[in-house]
Amino acid sequence: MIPNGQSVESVLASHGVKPTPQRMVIAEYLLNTLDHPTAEEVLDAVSGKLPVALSRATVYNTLNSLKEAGVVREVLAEPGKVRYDANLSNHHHFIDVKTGQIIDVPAEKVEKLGKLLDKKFKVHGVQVTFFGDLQQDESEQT
Amino acid sequence: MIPNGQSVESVLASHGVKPTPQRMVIAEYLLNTLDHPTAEEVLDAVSGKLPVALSRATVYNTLNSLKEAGVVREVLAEPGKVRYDANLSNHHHFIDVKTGQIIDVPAEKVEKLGKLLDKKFKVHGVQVTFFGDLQQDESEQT
DNA sequence: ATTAGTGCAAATCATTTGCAATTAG
DNA sequence: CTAATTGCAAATGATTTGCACTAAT
Repeated sequence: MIPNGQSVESVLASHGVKPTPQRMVIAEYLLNTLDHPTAEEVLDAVSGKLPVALSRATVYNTLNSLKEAGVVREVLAEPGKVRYDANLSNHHHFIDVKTGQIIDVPAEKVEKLGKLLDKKFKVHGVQVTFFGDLQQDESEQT
Repeated sequence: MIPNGQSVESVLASHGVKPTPQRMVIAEYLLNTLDHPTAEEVLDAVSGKLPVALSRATVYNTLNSLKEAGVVREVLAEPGKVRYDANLSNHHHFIDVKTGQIIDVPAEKVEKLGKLLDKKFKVHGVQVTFFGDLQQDESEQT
């Protein structure tokens, strides 16, 4: 989601991303949806919103640029495809196993991994993944 | 990891998986490693341990069977490939962003998402993913 | 003019599928 | 004999790459 009041252009600028027309429409789309679209879905959604054609390669290039710049995060929810999330607030995800729908869950809701979500979320499993740096040393494992 | 004392065969049996030679060597490998191998890595590791050839298709078939039967879990850590984890205890993962190394983190260690891991894990980000059923109703979102 | 960004098509990588051959009950 | 499993090769789907073209400093 786009920080209140900020323009798409200023979001890109503040992350050091040069605002080309293609990047603008892609970022605008991502910053204004609650969905977690794939590259293909981004392409479908924004092609036509631009006077010129928008190529698949550019969508992939742009998504990678936005990811590197920290404007979007990758979400690995299903095997074989990457989804993108421009919600920069601290949050997690709930995935409906039936439909594949992905719903943002604010970090505050994840205080205790017990009784944490709304009753409407029947949790079958939780997968917590930490990303970080491992200090190599001689002592034992986790 | 294989439950202490149990044979690979009994693990398969208790999950209703028919023990073919191919499945046996694959399951044995997965149940005895701390790694989180890809299908390709499984193939490399077990081919040669069988009198006959082991085809890629069979590795994929077997991994899917084991997953469906609940003998292994999928781990989505990097885009584009699936890793497999036969540690059936309640745990999460730490991924070293430099090397890609994936380390199991026991669930008890994830009590508070603040000061939770060994000092040697410098956490850059945490991705928590819930899988479950969403009760469809008329009220509002998370 | 130089460099970054784009578009297209071909290439690549992981995974799935079709189908014939093999194995087990 | 019948059904499940396997192997191979071809097909698919997502993503990347090579390279010529365009836009912007």
